[in-house]
Amino acid sequence: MKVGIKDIAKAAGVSKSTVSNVLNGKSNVSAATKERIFELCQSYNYFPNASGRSLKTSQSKAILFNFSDFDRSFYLKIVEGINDYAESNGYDLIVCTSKSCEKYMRNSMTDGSIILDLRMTNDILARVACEGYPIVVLDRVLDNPYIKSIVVDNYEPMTALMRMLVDKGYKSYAFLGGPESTEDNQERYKAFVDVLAERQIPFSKQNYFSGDYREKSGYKAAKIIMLSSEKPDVLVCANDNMALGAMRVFREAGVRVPEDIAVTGFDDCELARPMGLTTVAIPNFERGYLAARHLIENIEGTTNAEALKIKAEVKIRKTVR
Amino acid sequence: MKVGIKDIAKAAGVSKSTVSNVLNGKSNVSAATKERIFELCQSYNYFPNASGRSLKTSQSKAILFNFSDFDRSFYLKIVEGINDYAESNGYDLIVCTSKSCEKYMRNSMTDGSIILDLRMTNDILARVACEGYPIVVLDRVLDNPYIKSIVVDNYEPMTALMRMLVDKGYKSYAFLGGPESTEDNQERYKAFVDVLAERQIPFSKQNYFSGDYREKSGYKAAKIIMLSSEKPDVLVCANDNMALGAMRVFREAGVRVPEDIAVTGFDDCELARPMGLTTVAIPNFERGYLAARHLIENIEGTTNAEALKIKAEVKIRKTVR
DNA sequence: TTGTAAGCGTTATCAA
DNA sequence: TTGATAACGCTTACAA
Repeated sequence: MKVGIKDIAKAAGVSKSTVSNVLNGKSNVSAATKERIFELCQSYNYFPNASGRSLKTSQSKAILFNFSDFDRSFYLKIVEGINDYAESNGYDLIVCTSKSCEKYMRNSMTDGSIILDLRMTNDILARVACEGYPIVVLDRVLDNPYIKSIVVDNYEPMTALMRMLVDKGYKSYAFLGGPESTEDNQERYKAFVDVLAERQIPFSKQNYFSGDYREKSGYKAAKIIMLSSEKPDVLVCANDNMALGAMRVFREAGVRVPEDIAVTGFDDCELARPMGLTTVAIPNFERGYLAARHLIENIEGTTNAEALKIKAEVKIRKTVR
Repeated sequence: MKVGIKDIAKAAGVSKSTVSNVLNGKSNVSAATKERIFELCQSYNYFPNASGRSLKTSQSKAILFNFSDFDRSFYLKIVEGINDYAESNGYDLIVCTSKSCEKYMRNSMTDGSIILDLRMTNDILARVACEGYPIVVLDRVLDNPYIKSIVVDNYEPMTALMRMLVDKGYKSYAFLGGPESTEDNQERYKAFVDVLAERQIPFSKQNYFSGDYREKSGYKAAKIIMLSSEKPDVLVCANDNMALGAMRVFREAGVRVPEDIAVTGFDDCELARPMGLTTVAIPNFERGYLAARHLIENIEGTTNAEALKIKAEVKIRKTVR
């Protein structure tokens, strides 16, 4: 049978309040009863019920991280960063992959959330946040006084990467984009276009290919590139997965990288270094850590909703000469 | 202000029970009130409190997955498999990375758990399970009528891998082991030793190196191997991470793989295929899926605690000739 | 079809 | 130092 606080109280011959006080480390209990109660909890295998507790206290000492993109395994680094900060600050981390994690946000099941999944729409977030529930969003900027945005600066490193390519003398460029609605992709593409314009290198929309950030969509796009009469010198991809997909096509077709075509990515995923892919490294552990820090600060009283931009760094490897 | 069921009730001019009935899809409410209540919930931005609910009903329609090994990013595939089954069966998935996730197991915050983290000791699990809380453990076998174990069959594929190596004519073998307390490592090593004995190939304990499953420990072990006067023909590693660490040493030292030394791993992690590592593929998505299925079946009434062994498959790639 | 009232397991307030 | 009691937000008999 389930044992509750009242069973312990009865066994110890004291009231529920006393047991509660002991369990919560209050100082107004005699050493004798304190010890007796601890022993009873042990032998009864008693464990306080978190629902009951948070129903009463409206807090949980837990934060939530919401994501569902299993395609990008380097996201695990974000979880690690969040976990690191949370654990050392006395918060549990709960990761929720469901569409419907709204129910873990409200209800004081968690004290705040870090949101990555785009299925959590801005509307839902605004609705939850306006009740005073702290939220940090990653990879998008929300103009909401209750929600803190942490985004990666895509534009600056992509500009640096592109300038480097132009300086190396590459003349013709193709771009393999991700989902066009994402801010990430827009910024990366804008930097691409801007540098070409700045250096007066022509670019035709024919050399824009669109994917969905998955490896397969890079594979498909590269197949199409292979069909065209003249291949570009460089294929600039909006992320690593697609770049790796494209490289697979080139390898299969005997097209050498970087001799016949150079390839770049974005993310610095796990495979990027071993594959020698030139890319932009996003510090995932660090942004997880930072997200947790800001969230917990906001939970504990601060109010800071200023958007934060994280720097990323170009990694030059073997896929460009 | 926080709005609760009684606020909706008051606004609608009905009782809490009626609102509750509407929200839970009971059929005993008139269409008119039903609609009115739905509208009010919307406009009041009302969301039922899960703590209150599960306190009353002692169930949550959620399962928990507990792990904390961020070093093995292919574990994410397990999460994906669990999520897949859970989601299509109406359960939420909560992943908890804390030492202390016991509190999410008891309390009807979740209806059952899948446990991977070794910090969750057998004792704790037994204590929780004996209260009728369904548990599935991965990677260890517990002899407990309430706990279902799902493990990978390490012995059989490692035997196959070893026989293949012997058949190829390799003569001298070294083994790079993981933490010696883990069942995984023991089984893999036993298969290694057994095949050598079976084929009458001598093996000296001098060629056993011990690591901790991390890349770095493979790197260190290989450094030591490099110092010895005669290198083995093959380095059999208890997992991929260590094999990759060792390969890094060999590459840096100009030792060719597989010409000068062959290397094998275990896991088929993300890097294994692109690096051409010969290894054993563990079907992670599938075991996550299976774990979720058994767990949810047990939650919903079945009682099945028979240990389950999952097959793994040898993948021959370029790191052996 | 709707309402009343009890209770889930805690903690907080206040009085003893 | 301890205890009685109310309250947190919800569900569920049962009564109306």
